[in-house]
Amino acid sequence: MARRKQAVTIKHVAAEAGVSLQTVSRVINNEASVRPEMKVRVQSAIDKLGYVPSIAAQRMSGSRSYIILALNDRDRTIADWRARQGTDWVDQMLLGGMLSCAENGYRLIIELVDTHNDHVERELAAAIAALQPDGVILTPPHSDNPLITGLLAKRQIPFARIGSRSTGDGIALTMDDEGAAQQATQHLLALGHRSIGFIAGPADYQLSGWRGHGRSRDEHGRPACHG
Amino acid sequence: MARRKQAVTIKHVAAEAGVSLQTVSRVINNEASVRPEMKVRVQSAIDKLGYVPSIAAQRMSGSRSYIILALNDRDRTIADWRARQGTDWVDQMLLGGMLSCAENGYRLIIELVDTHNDHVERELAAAIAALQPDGVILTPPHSDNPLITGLLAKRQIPFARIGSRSTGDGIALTMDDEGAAQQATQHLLALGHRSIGFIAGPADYQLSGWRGHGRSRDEHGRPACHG
DNA sequence: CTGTTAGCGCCTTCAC
DNA sequence: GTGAAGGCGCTAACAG
Repeated sequence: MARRKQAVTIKHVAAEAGVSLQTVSRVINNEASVRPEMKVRVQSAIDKLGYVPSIAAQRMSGSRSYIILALNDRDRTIADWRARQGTDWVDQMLLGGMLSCAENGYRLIIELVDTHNDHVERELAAAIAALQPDGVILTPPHSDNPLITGLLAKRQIPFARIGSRSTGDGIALTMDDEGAAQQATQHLLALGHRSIGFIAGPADYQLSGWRGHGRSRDEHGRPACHG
Repeated sequence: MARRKQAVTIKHVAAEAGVSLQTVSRVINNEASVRPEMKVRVQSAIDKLGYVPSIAAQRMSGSRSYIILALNDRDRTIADWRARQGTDWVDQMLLGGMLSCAENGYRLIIELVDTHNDHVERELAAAIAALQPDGVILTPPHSDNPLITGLLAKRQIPFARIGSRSTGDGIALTMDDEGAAQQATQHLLALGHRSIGFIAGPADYQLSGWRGHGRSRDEHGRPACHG
């Protein structure tokens, strides 16, 4: 199997438009300092060639990875899957988060993690090292796992905690509706557009209790989302 | 937000083990030509430092991306999500595929695509250019879309067609059980470990009809999976 | 505002 | 069997 290279690269676009790689890059990243006419010229070249930047390359050059990591409890996920009753996690959160990501040019990658295992940190660290996500989303029972939130905080990776009310690092939001994940993702995206984490998990932990309160607010009377 | 670099790289491992980067790389990729003792030394250095290769970097240097792309029908997915009845796609296929991927060090990324739209090709091409997946998995109604299979075949990207019996490029397999996706993924992985594609979609197309046949075989009397 | 230079982390090709 | 050099595609510094 031949080594697969990118079909059309930024280089081709630059040649086609008769500008430097940098200018193309600037257009891609929608930077201000580009003359409108240049922008148009480059853009048309991009369209003509059907160019799409490689996220791997983008990430390699120190830019964003355009990847959001979502952590989900493994055992539970597998059990649900076997029982074919996994109407839980995916439909409520992952899909919502996925849609938000897609709308923003991001990709959501779901990672299954063993909670009741002291490997959690290692697993998380490995996933982060491999994927280098711009953000992470946590779901129960990971949302309040200090080992996880601590690691994320230390690495300065933006993350959201779904189904958690406790204050602390990261954005905490209760699942007051099916839009929670979407909300979470967008918050992360809005934050710094970098390192967003998402740990998705079954909603029958602390979460379930709050659910009875319906669309209630948090203890401060504000919508269920703390900064 | 500071430019995020990889914490521990192959370079650190090499230094720690007192060998060249190359040797470390060889150990990572499990290549034969490495003396057992060297292998052990390097491996322990890897463990000690908690090193995990960056898939972005791996992909950049012409290696695998360790990413499998799964295509799913967008509208349908969103509709299901809104109606909260999406017990369909994820639990049956995606989760299975996800598990298989995880077991093999791969990641499954789900991409929502508009089927009844002539943008399909563009969308697929864009996703491929951005992600550069090692393989793709197609699900109804994409499994038999010639625009999709054609593009994949032309680019020589291995792919599986779930819920499709028609012969042609790629691996076709019917969903004779909840293990279909898992099966599909493993086939792709087994293939050439490169470019695996997966287009997941609701199971109410041609698929539904076959389902009545239960775990039946295909018209050739073989298990429901053609090469 | 635009072009040039350097380098990200890793793997491939070629020497030793 | 191992090391050294080169480059993948892209962007972040610096010039001009």
